[in-house]
Amino acid sequence: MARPRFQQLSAEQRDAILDAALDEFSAHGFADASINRIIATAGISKGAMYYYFDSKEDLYADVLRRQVERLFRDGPIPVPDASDVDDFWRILEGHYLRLMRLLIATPQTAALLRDWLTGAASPALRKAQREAEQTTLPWLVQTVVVGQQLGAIRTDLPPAFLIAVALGMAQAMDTWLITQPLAEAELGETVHALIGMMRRALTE
Amino acid sequence: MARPRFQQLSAEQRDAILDAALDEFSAHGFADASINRIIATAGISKGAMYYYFDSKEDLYADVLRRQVERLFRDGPIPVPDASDVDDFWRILEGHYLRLMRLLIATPQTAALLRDWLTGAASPALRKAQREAEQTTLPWLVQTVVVGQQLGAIRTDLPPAFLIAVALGMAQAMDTWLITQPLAEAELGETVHALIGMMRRALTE
DNA sequence: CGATGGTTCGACCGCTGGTCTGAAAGAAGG
DNA sequence: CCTTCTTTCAGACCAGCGGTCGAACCATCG
Repeated sequence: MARPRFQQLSAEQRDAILDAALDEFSAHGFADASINRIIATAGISKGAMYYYFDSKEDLYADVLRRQVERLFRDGPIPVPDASDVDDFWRILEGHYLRLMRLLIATPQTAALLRDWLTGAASPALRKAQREAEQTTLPWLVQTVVVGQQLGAIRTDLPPAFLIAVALGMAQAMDTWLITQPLAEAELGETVHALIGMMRRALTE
Repeated sequence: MARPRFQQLSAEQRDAILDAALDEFSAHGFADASINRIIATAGISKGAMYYYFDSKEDLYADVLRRQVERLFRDGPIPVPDASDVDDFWRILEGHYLRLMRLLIATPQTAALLRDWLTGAASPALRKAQREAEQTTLPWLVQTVVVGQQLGAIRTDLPPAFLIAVALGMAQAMDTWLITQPLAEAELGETVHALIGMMRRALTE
């Protein structure tokens, strides 16, 4: 996480750094991104950069966290407060579809998220993993718990395991969608199919 | 892929290089592996290494392909020739369990596979991706097709999509298993649970 | 004015993957 | 045995990487 001083920097400088970093990371991914290019674009020196961030991973984690938080802010995603099981899954599908549309509308964020998801397990990104989880995991867990209380989600397996499997399915669908030339209607269908598969898999 | 000359090298030299590379890649992953360390361990010069391999990725792809092929050789995995639907899934679960045990018995291979799976989508590993798919994809497609003919697997979605989702679920379970201190009995149970989820998700 | 302490700079470090020149080693032909 | 040609290798070298560090800058305070 960025050093506290970074918050005291002027908004223009902060944005210059974060914008340059987002450009670089979303264009090249973490591994192939270059700090030297970022500081050149941002117009700051190397010393300044490492005065505000501990490491390349630290910077990445900060940029990623901001994007994830933005996704949660732009599309306010409440935990489903459904009345019955069908409702629960319908609401979830709506949220999912909205999220996918948001990602299509902001390809830079999407690229960053994809780079993170495909490499999150690598030890170099554990910091980023932890920061991003802080935003997403509580929501995910709460959703599963609510689903379990409704009887929409099986209770014979730990929520964390169910979340892991569901995320794996979602990621698979996402990579699938990237490789496909997708029409708008197809997106809705694919999301519907995936949520249907999730529902079957996660139901007792 | 390794240059053809590599095959003409003496078995000892070949093994020295491949062993050193496997050690390095499985210990550090592709990104943090060092060609310099590999050649030092293998006792060859940099010129020799790049005389036999085009690049770091080329070497990685070759090592990975050999490990994947070994998995298919050690545990001969026939396409399920089940008589009914229950049989199909039972056989599949058996294969899956055997594969998991094989991976537990050969942690180096497991580490390499995990590194590949978590980073396969990154552009740097596309070569490795293609080589490994050549071994696994035909089997996967055939299995899905057989399952569809049996009525065990839904036919309203393209096999490639179903495979992607199933692999995503499997990978999720795998990462889940790594983080858990696992007893032998638990492995069987978890695999059973996962195959059950797959079955629900992939059934019409 | 001097001193202090938060900021910024860029030369520098060890290391990376990869290239390239030139020498050693073998093979083939005379 | 000598020459010629090709294959095999050694290692100096390159640009670029992430990261460090001492010096310089500059505002504030005494």
